Amino acid sequence: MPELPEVETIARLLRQGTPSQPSILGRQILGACLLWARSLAEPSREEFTSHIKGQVINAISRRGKFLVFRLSRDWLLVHLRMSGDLLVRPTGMPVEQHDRLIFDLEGNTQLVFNDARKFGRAWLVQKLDGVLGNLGPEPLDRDLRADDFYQRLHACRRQLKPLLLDQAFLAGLGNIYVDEALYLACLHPLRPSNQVTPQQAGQLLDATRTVLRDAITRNGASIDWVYRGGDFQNYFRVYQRTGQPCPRCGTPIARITVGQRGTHFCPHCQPAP
DNA sequence: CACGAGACCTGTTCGC
DNA sequence: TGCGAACAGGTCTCGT
Repeated sequence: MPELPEVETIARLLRQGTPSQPSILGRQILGACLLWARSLAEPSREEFTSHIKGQVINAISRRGKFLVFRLSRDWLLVHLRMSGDLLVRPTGMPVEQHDRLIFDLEGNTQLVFNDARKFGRAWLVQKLDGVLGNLGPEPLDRDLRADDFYQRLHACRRQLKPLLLDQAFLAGLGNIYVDEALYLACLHPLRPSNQVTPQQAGQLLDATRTVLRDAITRNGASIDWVYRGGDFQNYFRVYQRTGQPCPRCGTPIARITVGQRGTHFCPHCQPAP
């Protein structure tokens, strides 16, 4: 599920609460229950449960696709990978099918990490660098300038699609938003990154930001049974629109496989390299 | 260095 | 209706 806009939306909901669910900001963690051992990356189960007890959730933010919880002493990091979600529930509700990690908070509230495919992970660390240190820049960060972006594209010669999916190149993009950004920028997913002109690099950065901002405004994209809440899926231009007309020129959207990921593009607007 | 395949997992959808 | 195959928002590791 979650790419940058969905993780951003979840962070905001946890911070602000919703009409039906309270904010968890400022609450103390009374204890944690790990239901699937591999959902915890580090430290050990014993250290985790003993260290987290009593800490207060002082801030909630996002870095790339990671949720970042500033606790009294440590950092709690959560990566939702393909099917993870974070839910707030009243204490005493039955454990649900794919619950992997449950935090009991003060005020009869639980924070629940639910993850059908078990790919998601949580970390409790004292320093962020070990987990987040290899992430590239945030695409929405204004400090990332078009000429920097151009330089980064020309620092290697990789196909644009796998490069934009590489979290060390840019943090937060996933399969949906890479396809959508390349479409908006009229760039073919297989184009070598060092063949992009300065103008195209600027267009790609602008397109990426436009797609991400639109998706955040719509609370992200909900697909199938996994993530609910957003409606950006109704505004996809190419993703999962194979065979349907390109919104710009009417040419049927094509689907190829790149790095084992389904890749959608307009063969007319995004000419082959 | 760049790319592809396989692994980690479960659930849904599609074709026969 | 049943059943196997293909596919799914991500990332890591290994081999070439």
